[in-house]
Amino acid sequence: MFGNAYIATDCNFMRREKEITIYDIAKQLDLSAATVSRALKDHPAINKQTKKKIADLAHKLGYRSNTFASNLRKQKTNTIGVIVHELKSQFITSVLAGIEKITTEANYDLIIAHSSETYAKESANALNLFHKRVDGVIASLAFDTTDLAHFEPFEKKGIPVIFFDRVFEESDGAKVIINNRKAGYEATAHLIEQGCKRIAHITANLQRNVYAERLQGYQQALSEHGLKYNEKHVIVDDLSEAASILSAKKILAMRPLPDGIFITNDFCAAVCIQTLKEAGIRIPEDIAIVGFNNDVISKIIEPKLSTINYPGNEIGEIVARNLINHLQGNSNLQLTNTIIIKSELIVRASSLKKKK
Amino acid sequence: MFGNAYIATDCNFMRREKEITIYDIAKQLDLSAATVSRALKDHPAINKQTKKKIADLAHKLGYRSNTFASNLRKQKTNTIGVIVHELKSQFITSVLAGIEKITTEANYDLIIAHSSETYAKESANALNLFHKRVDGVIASLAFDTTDLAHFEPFEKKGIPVIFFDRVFEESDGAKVIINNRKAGYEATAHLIEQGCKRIAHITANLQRNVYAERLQGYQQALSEHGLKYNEKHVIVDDLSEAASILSAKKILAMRPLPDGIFITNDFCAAVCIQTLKEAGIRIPEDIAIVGFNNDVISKIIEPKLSTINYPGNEIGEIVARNLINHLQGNSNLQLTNTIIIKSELIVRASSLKKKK
DNA sequence: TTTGATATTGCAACCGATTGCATTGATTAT
DNA sequence: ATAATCAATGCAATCGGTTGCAATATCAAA
Repeated sequence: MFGNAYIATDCNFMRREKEITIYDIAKQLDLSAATVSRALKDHPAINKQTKKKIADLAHKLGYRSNTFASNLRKQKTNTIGVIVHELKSQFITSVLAGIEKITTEANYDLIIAHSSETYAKESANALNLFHKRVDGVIASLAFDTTDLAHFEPFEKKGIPVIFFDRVFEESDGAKVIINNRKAGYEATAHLIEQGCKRIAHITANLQRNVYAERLQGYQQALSEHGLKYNEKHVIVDDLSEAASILSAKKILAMRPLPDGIFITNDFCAAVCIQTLKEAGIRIPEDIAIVGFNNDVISKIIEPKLSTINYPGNEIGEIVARNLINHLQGNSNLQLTNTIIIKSELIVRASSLKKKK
Repeated sequence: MFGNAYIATDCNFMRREKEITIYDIAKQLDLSAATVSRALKDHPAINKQTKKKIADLAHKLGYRSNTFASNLRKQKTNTIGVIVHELKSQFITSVLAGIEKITTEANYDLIIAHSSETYAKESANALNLFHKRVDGVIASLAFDTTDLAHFEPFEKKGIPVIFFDRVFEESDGAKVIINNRKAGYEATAHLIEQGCKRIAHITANLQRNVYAERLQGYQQALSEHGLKYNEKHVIVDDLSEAASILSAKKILAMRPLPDGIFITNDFCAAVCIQTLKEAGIRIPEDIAIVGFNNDVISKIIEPKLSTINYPGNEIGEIVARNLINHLQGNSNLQLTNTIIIKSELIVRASSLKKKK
């Protein structure tokens, strides 16, 4: 048995075919490597029949282009780096799918790194991508990121960086976002329309623009409808399951009990609903709830969750398309733009106090 | 405004620093590039003080090693390709997290490709990874993959491929799996113990080992407990939301109604529970349900879902560690092994007919 | 002083594709 | 017939790091 296995491995090793290069092809066809290189890239100066011969032989020999030689010479990697705060999020995987679709079409590779919501890892990832010489970067910031120093090396080398979702308002880089303030406003206004008077808000680290702006929208809706803002109604957690349960318990401890909650994350909202229901609270009769993101979970939880539809796929596609346009020199100015994607409120059972 | 922006871009371009190479460092220190190269890799033959000088200057100049030149020369990419059937699955993202942890530690890069459950894309991804010259491959097969022809180029070149979860039983390659038959048996036996007599089974494409084996376990449990297997109790769908709703409707149309269902995917189970509840079925009183995977959703759905814990993280780590050991020559034989990971039944409310 | 061993460093040839600048031969215009 | 034009191909340098094999220097042993 062992002997056999060993011999098999050995044979395999011996049989390993030599890698075919353009020189091999050139020699066999009595051409120069330059011609082969051009032919394989469909260069206009090369004769069509020559191209055909070369393509055929290349295929027959199982030729595969050596990216490293090519990258080395061209000083380009055709690779885009993506830094996200978390992989285990339906929103993020949708964005990634959108990015992947576009970059694949444009023949770019992707390196995906995730920061697990920490500045340290985000920073390390950025450095790593820098060393890998990505041609461009797409990023969404971690909870506790307070500056963009780790992206400076890219700036210095003229490597474009586009942010999405979690961005830095002040920076003048390119961003793709939704109008979080408006979304927060709509979610809250909807609860008010449903008759809620004491609306709580569960959110995450307010250093992050997305949460800060949603809070602003929440506050604006309250004030425009003559309700006064109560700091104690705002709970900040980290969106984890444990934290969400704690948040729900805080809600339960409020006196008087809130009659509506705007929660900035569907998963967190689902856990809260569960916890509240276990405590005997009826949703939406006692407390109406609106979530955020339109994750699949919003349709599974009972009652189904009203939420803000935040189209991840679309965002990914737009971010990627923008970056690639820039890389290919089709656009210079777009990189200084802020692109705002539409989002909308989806009303489901969890917030419907007034039945038709 | 426009003028400004243009000038800024232009300046940026002009200011773009020249890339530092080992030759620059060598020249400044009056050494050879060879020495610099060795020093940066901590080669034992280089004097410690020389190393220090080189390291310091490299840091000061912002030197970054050129991976392409290095890969080109070394004929290695230090990159591992991963092919998965789907990204939007909690199980898969857990596996990826596990893989990433190990590969990052070992200083390998990752290229992640997903097939969206189609053979065509899986095949294209494999070819792509082959052209990218990954040093090794980790893969989980798509629904409709019926042969491993697309992995042959790797085999021919002696590039190791390890499969996990969705594998080909017959192939003699390396695999990391759980005992799906046993898991299916336990899930079904548990339902029987709870008093179920008419147990249905919702699963996916039976060409895939995981589903075929779970079905076997289901059948075995029935027969060992004196229940007879009824083909009509087995529903095959594609685990999508729409398909899951249809499956639930099929269950509702069965006469007599089943009193237990073993569903081979938690998301599908969640959707089914929802659909069944809407039809007035009580879970678990009328129908007890066991899912598979222990996704977060199993704790959100009401009632909480009994399920099989399938430890994604651990699987990812084991797969990656195996591959890397092999790549680094620490192990030859492990690649021909099948590694079986433990899985276990987690009992929650959805299957508990007998209250203690 | 000579020899051998050891510690450092350098030389130069790779790795494979790309591309500016010829070169060659054929065709067309004058 | 000759010059000019164009199509097709080749030459040779380049990208930056790696590594086998020398070369040199240093020191201790003989």
